[in-house]
Amino acid sequence: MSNSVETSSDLPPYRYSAALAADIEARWQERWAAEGTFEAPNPTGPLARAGRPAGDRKLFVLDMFPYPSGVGLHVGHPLGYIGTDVYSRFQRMQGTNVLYSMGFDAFGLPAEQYAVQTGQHPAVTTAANVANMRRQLRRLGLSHDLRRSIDTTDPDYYRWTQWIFLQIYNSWYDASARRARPIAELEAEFAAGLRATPDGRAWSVLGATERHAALDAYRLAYLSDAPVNWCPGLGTVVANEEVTAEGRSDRGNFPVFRRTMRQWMMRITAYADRLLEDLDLLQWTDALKSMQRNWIGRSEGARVRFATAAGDLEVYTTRPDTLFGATFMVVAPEHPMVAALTAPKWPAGTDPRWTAGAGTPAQAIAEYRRAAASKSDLARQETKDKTGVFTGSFATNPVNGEPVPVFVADYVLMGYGTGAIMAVPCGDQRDFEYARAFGLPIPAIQEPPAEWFAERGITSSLDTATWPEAFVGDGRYVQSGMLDGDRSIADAKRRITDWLEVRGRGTGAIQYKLRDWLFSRQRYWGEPFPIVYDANGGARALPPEMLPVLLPDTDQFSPRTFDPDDEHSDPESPLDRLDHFKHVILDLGDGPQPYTRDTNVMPQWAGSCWYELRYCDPTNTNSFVDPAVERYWMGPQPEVRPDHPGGVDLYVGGVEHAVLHLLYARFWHKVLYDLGHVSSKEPYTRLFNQGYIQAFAYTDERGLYVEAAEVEERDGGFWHHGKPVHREYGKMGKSLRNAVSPDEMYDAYGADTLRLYEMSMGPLDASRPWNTRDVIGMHRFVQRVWRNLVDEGSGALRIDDSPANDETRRLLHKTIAFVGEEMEALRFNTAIAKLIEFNNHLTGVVSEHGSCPAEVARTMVQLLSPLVPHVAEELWAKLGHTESITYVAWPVADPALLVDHTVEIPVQVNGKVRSRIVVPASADEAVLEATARADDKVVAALAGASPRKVIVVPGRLVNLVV
RNA sequence: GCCCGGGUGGCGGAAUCGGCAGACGCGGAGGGCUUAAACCCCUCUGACCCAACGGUCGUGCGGGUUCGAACCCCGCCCCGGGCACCA
Repeated sequence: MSNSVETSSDLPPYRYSAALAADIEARWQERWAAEGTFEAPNPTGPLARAGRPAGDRKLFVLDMFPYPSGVGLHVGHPLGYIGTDVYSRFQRMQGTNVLYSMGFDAFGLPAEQYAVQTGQHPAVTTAANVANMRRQLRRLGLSHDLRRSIDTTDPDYYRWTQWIFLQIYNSWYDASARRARPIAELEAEFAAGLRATPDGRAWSVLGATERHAALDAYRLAYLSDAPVNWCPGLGTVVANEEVTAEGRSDRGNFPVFRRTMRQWMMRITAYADRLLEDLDLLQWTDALKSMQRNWIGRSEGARVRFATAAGDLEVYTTRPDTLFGATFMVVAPEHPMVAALTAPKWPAGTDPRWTAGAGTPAQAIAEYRRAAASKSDLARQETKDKTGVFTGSFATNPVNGEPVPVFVADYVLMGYGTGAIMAVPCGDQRDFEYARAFGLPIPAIQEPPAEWFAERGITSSLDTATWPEAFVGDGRYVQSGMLDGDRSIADAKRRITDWLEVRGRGTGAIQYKLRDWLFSRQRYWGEPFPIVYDANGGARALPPEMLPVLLPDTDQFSPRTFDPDDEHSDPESPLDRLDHFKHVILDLGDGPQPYTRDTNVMPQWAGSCWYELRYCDPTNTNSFVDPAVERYWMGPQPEVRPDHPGGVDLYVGGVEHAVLHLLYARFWHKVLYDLGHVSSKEPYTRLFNQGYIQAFAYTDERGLYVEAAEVEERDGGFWHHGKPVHREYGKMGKSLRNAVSPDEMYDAYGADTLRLYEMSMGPLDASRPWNTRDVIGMHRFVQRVWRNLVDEGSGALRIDDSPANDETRRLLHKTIAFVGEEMEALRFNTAIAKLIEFNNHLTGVVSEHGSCPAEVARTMVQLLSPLVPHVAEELWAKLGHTESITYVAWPVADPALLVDHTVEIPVQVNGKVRSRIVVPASADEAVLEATARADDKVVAALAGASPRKVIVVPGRLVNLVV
């Protein structure tokens, strides 16, 4: 650290240096831990504290908890943590009981893969990583309640993850009541005949298996065949992002097959409308809400049935008004009707482009489906060329009776709508391209406006052969039967939908893009499912008293692998092999019987779907959270905060979780709410996305990243070991080799300086570049504060009991008011700027008088303490206080000192500032105008002209318009 | 392609109910302290013109509204993030 002050040898003995900071920080961290300073009392239970009751004012501040990685932290990680810590400390000084802790989302793939490579048990590496990260977080001075720290891999934690799974499994969604209810109530409705069974027979005549199936069809957690990327060579299912464009696995380069597999699913789609509507309750940014809305993807349209020889083919469309332009249909390769639609031979006169050169439709389709199955979702989506084959079958367009050919093409996805579309090539660009490629007719059904043709340099025409692309927009309907002449899409949609409904060919429908959540993994390092199967293969939920289902110990963490080309192999997860785990004899209420355990594990999302609730009551062994404790921290508080719907008061984390984690957690929370286990409708009331710390990264001529710390800048270029390198810019991290360790910052400046620098760099929600060179500025600031209060030679305080002068007091009270406002709004950068300004003023005062007024010193230390807690504690103690500054009341600004007697007002002539006048703060418009017009510079600027208009904004400006 | 952000000095950023553009920090220049240096303290630091007073320009680009626009409107460009053959 060439620019560190540590290189100088003859510093004053009590200068605030990195060494002094290290000493101060270590001492206060020890004392905080020893005294349990940050332990927030619960209203009841073991975490209640006799001497410190849980008051009415509570605040739950939550960070997105980290995955305990083996490489530890870099300075980009704690940005959000420092922000929440500053806010929590600020709130404690307002007399608020703050729940603030940190846990670890420790199940997941990296630990498992590390275990596979090294043979070390994930539990061992996880424990070591957690310990290391706890140490690093403590070094930052974060004010966590350590009693509440949780680890998702702890059986005392995942016991309750399993318990919540059972709650979901044992529930169904009552669409008319719009809420989840216990499955027993559904069974009662069936039994009482209030609800029809699937085939209409009486409940009493159904066998056990039939009853089981009827209930399973309603459960919020259910088993279903779901499409997955199966990689026999790895023996596991892989994510889209792990599949290359060639349809092979990232690791090992094995073939990956798209196929369906029996998987646990969560019926999150049942909650689509509530997840959408309740966004209105939340104090989230509009950007974030819109991401969730787009993901849920509600659309209004119609389901339309096209008759075929194989039965009705149903499509979903958002534009039923375009039905007259539908000239062909496309079904996804996985569509269940593909086989039935496949004609025995090509109809006479089939266009050769439709057959892919195959002798029969069956051959063409089999080949096409095989090719589609070997492509990843990603590859299917990236392909620009339109591919597909004709089934040999035709459907009948219900509005005009025209026969339309049915194709199989992979640009239609099984996962959305019905997996089949009606293609309207004149109004949809994808359909347009497909029609062009396959020589299908493209009749115009809406007349584009004249500008549309003008912009494309063609003459107006309804002959689509002259069109370069599909027309998407509003236009008068043509060649559309009953719609001809209509101009309103909304009106046309309504008319067509009514027409279809009357004739039984379709219905208005609401569709969501949101799909059910694939919830099982064939892996080792996750929560086992609390489910067993009886001799008939029927799933049975374990009773809560049998929880936790412990993850069994083993030293074989890899799944069984297969011949890489054996598409029809089936995964054998690590738990599958453990007979003592898999085969059990249990008494589930009907005597001891043999069962087989489910050998899937839950996804990493599971543990993070409810962790905020466990922070509330981490030691509870009777329930996942005590209801009274839950109500205190999470419930609405109509008396205290009428507009607050309950939930975590402030949740801070990266925008990468804007959709999945936040949606899954909201879903679980809503189920728990419906079942009466939690008291708020939403888990995270206010959400704040912190930005990323970015940094320069450098690539050599081969395009590989080199260690950024070793790069030097000279001669207008960048050099690494004498070779030129290219500068890039990106998120700080290991992959770009541009990470800066917090340890370097502690050594050079201390934790308080690092905290201050990260908070001063810019707004918390903005990404910003790391610049080590700039850190010194915040170190100098702390140093100046220290020097204003402490003699650097003797270490003695340099304060006095004289009152501060009027100017200093006014400035101090303005600073109090401003800093308080900015902290409340998480604008720490501007709060720090104001504190620096005040301290710069104070430097002048101290150099004039030789000491600082004690009253000013005390307040300054209080204002600084959330940001730089260690040095603030040290100064507070030096000022004679024995208690920690943590709960000392935040200073209150005197309103009388916030208003100035006189103000300086700019005077504009024709909108340009020509002068400034000093007037009493209370000056009215007449006084302002008169003063302005009497000003020499203004007179000069007017040059004898008389203003024809005068704008006076009291307190702001005067503008004379000539 | 769609959606969401964002473009302000050499750098990070202030200032948005439409009212003094550039707070604060870094970097740079000059001065003080010192035998000397470091540290520290003070002053200056958007560009251009001017000896100076002062003036002109200036918040990605082009228009517009307004007494007045970084901020509002229209049309573009660029950067970041997210989503995507979504029917």
